[in-house]
Amino acid sequence: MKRIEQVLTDAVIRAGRELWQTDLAESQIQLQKTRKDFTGDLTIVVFPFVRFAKSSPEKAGEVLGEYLVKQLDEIRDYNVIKGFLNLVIDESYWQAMLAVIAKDPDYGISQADDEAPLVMVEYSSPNTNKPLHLGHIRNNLLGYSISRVLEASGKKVMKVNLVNDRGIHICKSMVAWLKYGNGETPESSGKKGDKLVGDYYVRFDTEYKKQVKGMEAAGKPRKEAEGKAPIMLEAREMLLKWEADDPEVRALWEKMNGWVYEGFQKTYDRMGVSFDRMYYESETYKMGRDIVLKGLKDGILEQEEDGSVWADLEDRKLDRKLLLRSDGTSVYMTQDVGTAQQRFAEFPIEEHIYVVGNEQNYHFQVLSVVLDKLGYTWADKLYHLSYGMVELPEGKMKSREGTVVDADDLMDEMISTAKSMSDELGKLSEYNEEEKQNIYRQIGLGALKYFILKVDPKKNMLFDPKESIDFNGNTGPFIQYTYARIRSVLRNVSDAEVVFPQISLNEKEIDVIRLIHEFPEVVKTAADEHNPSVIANFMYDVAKEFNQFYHDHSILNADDADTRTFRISMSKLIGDMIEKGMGLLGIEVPERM
RNA sequence: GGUUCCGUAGCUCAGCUGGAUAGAGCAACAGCCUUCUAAGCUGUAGGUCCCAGGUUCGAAUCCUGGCGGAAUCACCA
Repeated sequence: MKRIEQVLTDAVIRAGRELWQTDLAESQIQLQKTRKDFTGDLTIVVFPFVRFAKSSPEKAGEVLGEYLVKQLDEIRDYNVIKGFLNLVIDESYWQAMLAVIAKDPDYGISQADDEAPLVMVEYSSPNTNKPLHLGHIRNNLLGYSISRVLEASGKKVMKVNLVNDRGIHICKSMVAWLKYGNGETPESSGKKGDKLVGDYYVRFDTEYKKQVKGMEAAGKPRKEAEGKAPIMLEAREMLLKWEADDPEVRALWEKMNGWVYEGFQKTYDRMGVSFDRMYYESETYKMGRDIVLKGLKDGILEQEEDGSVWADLEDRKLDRKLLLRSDGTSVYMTQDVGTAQQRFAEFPIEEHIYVVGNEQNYHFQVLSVVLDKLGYTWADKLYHLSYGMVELPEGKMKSREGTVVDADDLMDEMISTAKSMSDELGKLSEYNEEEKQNIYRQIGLGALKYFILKVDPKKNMLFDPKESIDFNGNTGPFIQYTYARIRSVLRNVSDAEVVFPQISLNEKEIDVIRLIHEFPEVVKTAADEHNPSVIANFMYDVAKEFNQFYHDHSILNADDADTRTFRISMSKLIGDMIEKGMGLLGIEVPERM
């Protein structure tokens, strides 16, 4: 069935020819939703037509409105206010559309077929020396959600995680554990693996500072103290041994990373995110070197006297960028060049999305340019999904000041808040303990996820730990609650067949139906813009609108049987849509709450 | 200093591919539960859309210049 927007656009183009002898381009036809305080469903902006119509906007609107009402069964009425032509859509269109939607369980969602293009989404990409925190939560939720959204727009999606499992930071945890750990393990201490390793990272830092201070007190200049503190020398030595494949160091490294992965996995599982493939920097950090050397040979890159290799990007309004150190080793950029090349060679990737914070905007800008210079035609297929920081009222999170909001703790807190609110309301008495726990979890995480995802990714956002995340108003639980209400109504009807009898629709019903109609467009916009917040804000509108309808009109006690059937079907559709939409955000919806 | 991003109600955020009188939630105040779940609904109050120019029939939206904030500009990752 053709969407009304398309029908109208086509008709206006015909009108342009017949009324004004003008060929209108689709882009000249501005269709928008009619504002609430005016009569109508869709509005055409007439101003662009006045020069063809050679009449006032009002006159042109009248002429066009009359034409459309006469030509299209879908348009019942029109009114013109200033240069705006407001069109009232005939109920027959809504009825027919609902009938089509009712038969399509995938409404709004496009399934990928074999031909569908592949999108690779890299996200999370944690370091293995510290537990996950609030910043990672935003990354993980965005990465997971955008993957779901892209799938829903008909793409094949591969979610990947590139774990930073090597480097001096890991060695610091290892040194501290050897020195002060007394063989402590997650089992012996009861600590989550990532937390345990993180604790030793902190311990290293404390010892290091102590040593630097001591050396400064003994008269050493600060720089020297920082560079020569014994514990730091140990960490550097450990890194060298690691690179030399020292078996003892490697064994310890594997053991401690193993603890971290176990801990991370628990956090990922709880958060509800997953990956199709893991990459590890220990396996990729040398990649890209050959590519760079070839670029050098081809005269695209240049070499300094000390042997270091550089890309000169000044013609692209960027700096010179180092690609190989003077000792011939790779840097971060080199590795990303290498991994990208490997991935594009291995998979038919149409787009590669990197979900990484905006502090790396420059890095990804350079990455694309370097790849382009090196002649890779897919260089423009990289997309940096750059997101802003999560700030606390006092500014950035700082581990030194203990203001880091731990991911596990935050989830715990959200769930326990959900529990106390639920228990107070006491609506879950029919459920056993396990079922209750599951609902607390759904609500607590729903609140957290929605809170994060409703904000435009590129903006910095504020999180105030003192004012816990809301459960009322524009929140996840509000939307979940709307769903639970719908399910509650539907539990009262046994014959769940979704049909739409011909009834005369009231205003609230039309408001709700319009949103049902909009859903596929919203999913498409979110996918095109790589922006889950589009879905989040839409789901809120849907819940808000449905709640108004629910408040004003009884579903089960409607005036007549047809109206009752219609409203039950409409509620079912809205419930399904909420479930799908929230699913795209990675948020579950409870049957009761 | 260069580059990028942000600046909308007391607070948190929508709206930004130019369109009508700029919208929600929270907080405040006033109402609505013998009727499908009140985590809901209704109302009141709250605005120099950072400032100044420009483009346009029309600017929160586009352009230029300021101001304020953030990020970044390593032989770190």
